Amino acid sequence: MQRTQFGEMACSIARTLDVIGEPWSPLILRDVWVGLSRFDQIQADLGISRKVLTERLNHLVEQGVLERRPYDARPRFEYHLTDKGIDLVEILMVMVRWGDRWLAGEAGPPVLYRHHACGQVAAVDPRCSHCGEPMHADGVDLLPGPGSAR
Amino acid sequence: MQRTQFGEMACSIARTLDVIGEPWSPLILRDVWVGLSRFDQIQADLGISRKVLTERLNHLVEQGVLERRPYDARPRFEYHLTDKGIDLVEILMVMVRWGDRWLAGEAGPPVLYRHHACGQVAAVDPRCSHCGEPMHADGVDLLPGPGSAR
DNA sequence: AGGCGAAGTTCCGTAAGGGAACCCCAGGTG
DNA sequence: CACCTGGGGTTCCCTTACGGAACTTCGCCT
Repeated sequence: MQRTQFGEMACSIARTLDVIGEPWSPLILRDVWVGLSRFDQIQADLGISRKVLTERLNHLVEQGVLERRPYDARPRFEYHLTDKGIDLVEILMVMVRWGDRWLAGEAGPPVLYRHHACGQVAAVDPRCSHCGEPMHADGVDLLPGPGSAR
Repeated sequence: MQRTQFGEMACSIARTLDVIGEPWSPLILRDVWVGLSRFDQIQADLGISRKVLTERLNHLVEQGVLERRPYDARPRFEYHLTDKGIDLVEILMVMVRWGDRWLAGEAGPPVLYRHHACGQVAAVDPRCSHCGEPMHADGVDLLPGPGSAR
């Protein structure tokens, strides 16, 4: 599709989309996150075409968010999140929060998240890394940063 | 492409992707967020094809994250975030945080965010809505929720 | 020796993206 | 009044990517 590459833009959103923006990628990461680590498990869970799953897994491994770990003498692999990938899950959790809030409807959220640290079922709450207060769309100003020239 | 619809899955990530998962959609929302609200502004900024921009804007309006606001006697429109859309920006901010951390490289982040409440340049920090401690991928257990049956 | 199972790979038909040209229409200009 | 202009799309064609199913590979198991 000669799909435009976003990575060249001086924008961290665009660059992030170059890593996980293709169709299925976030769902593949979700599966790996919750413990589905093998090709056929993920394929069966998502109903994704095997060809596309191969492409996505390769890309995610290349980008360093997944690692391929052999689990047999034969060439059999499990996929696991790297540190870079574990950090990505925060994006998924914020997506969950939004979907739970705006799309779950009467039935309520399909999955609940219990926070180890406090033992409570909770959602993720984006806060300012400096003052700890909630940080929302209309609560920030944008300034050019050091990497703005390119 | 008879592309698979994710929305039927009992998963808030999949449902969220049905709203903003198509190529370009997050970047369109970013543009609207930072104040580019007219068709030609967005088209020029992103270099997106006019056809796809039309489709994406229609979809985002249908999904209730953008609203079309006339600004002239002629049929001229500005696009603005609804409350549902303002809430979505938190997803973008977490993407920015990840991109800044893992993809910005030597040059540093292209854009800085100053938090109104405290006046400091800061990033968004995902915390537990219950106890306020950081909430990371390996710090949560998943439980079936009320909307799990479908 | 034959079968199996995981992980890909190949092939084809269809649908989505890219790009450029075209259309519509209300105001402004001469 | 005729014409131009500029925003916001729409249409057309071409290329590419997805979906689905069949096929391949290669060790292990019996």
